[in-house]
Amino acid sequence: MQTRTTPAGRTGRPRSAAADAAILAATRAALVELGWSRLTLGDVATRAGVAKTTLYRRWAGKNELVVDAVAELFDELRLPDRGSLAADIEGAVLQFAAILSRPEAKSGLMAVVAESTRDAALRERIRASIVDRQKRLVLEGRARAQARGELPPENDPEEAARTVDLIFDVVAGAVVHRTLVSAEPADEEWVRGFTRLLLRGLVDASAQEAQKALEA
Amino acid sequence: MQTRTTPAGRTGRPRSAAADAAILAATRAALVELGWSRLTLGDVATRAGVAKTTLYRRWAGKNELVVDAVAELFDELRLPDRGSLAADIEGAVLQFAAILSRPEAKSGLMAVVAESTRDAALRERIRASIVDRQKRLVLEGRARAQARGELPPENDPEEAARTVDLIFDVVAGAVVHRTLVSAEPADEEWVRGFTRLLLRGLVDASAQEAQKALEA
DNA sequence: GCCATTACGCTACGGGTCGTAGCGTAAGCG
DNA sequence: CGCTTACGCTACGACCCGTAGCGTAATGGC
Repeated sequence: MQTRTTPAGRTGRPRSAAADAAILAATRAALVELGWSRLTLGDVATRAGVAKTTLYRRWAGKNELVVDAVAELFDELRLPDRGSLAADIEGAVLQFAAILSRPEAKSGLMAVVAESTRDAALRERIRASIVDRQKRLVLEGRARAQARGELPPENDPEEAARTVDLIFDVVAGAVVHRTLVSAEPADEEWVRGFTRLLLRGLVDASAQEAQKALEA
Repeated sequence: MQTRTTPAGRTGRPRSAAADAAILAATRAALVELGWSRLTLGDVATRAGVAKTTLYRRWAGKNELVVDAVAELFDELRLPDRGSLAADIEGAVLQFAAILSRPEAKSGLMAVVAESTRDAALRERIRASIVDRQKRLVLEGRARAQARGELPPENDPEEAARTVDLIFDVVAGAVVHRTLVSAEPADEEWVRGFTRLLLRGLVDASAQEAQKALEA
């Protein structure tokens, strides 16, 4: 999220930072009420109390505007140390799920991702302002787990990068799919099951389930 | 995919099945060339050699049309028995990835999913024509693995259903995220790594990696 | 204070898409 | 041959798009 205030060493009237905030908030409100397809820039401008031309002076179009509006939702994403890899994963996933449960995130994020398949610049914008911040959590969690001895240190840095990418796609993809496609909440129970599967794998997790059932 | 020919016991001129096929094909072609947002129903009608009004007589709007057009891409989805759970998973994931690698699937599918967050009927349509067919593969694969003894039989049917849903979200979500968000191909190498993670889990998979590195 | 510069609000516009209505024609069934 | 339904075509008001033009507001430099 780049600051939009006028860069130093420039003459002329500075851009209103308040207008930016109002526009992005109005965009999220419009996403909630109308969804992606019915959202119009004219409507957003009216909601924000801003002229339509001001919108076009700052953003190239609907896609870029929505990316920035949704990106702000991910500002709160943190990774508090919960003591174990499993707890860290559960915490991060629950935070991600909480953001994704908001209607403005659901309708906005997926729509721009869909558009980004035909627009490399848009894809890069999404990566920089949203995706990379999520991926950083994976890196942080991995480092902590290695420090705790829960995961072995990486030998091949290239292989390690591939693994991080893989885990990221699995975690983020699973939460998104659960929330948007299956349209069911990624609540604590689900997250526990997911974390167990991620850590121990399908075979071991199933065996554990069978074991529990036998004991009962 | 429901047949759109006139149901038996009806009078009047029957709907042209050829027109349906032409319209859906034209929709996919338009998705490839224009993407979701720039796709217009008027353009699709022209491409299909059909009047615009005919389109509106059959589909309520852009969303429903694209769902049906994309759904046809999933007709080829099968699960040949490859002898082991790992091989079955790899085969199914590679098929799914091949479909998702098409531009018409990328831009179309995610867009309608985004729209479905605000439209329960559309979500149900997607579920019936696309999602359920994928989920059936998970059920089939699980049954085979149990028959082979690779997975324990399920005791609690409710728990089993939850597990199937979980695995489905993980598999489909990971492939979608890899293909659309990370914008990199889910090729054989990636699928192998993913399958290992899914089966053995993060801890075991990492230990194996470290082991391999030590041996080398 | 005055000027250059940039941002803002407002209005107006051509162009495109939407979704529908109306009407004549085509293709089935009894 | 009639009845019924689908189709093609045209036309339409409504909406949204993205931009141009102009007067005004808010800065910094002199």
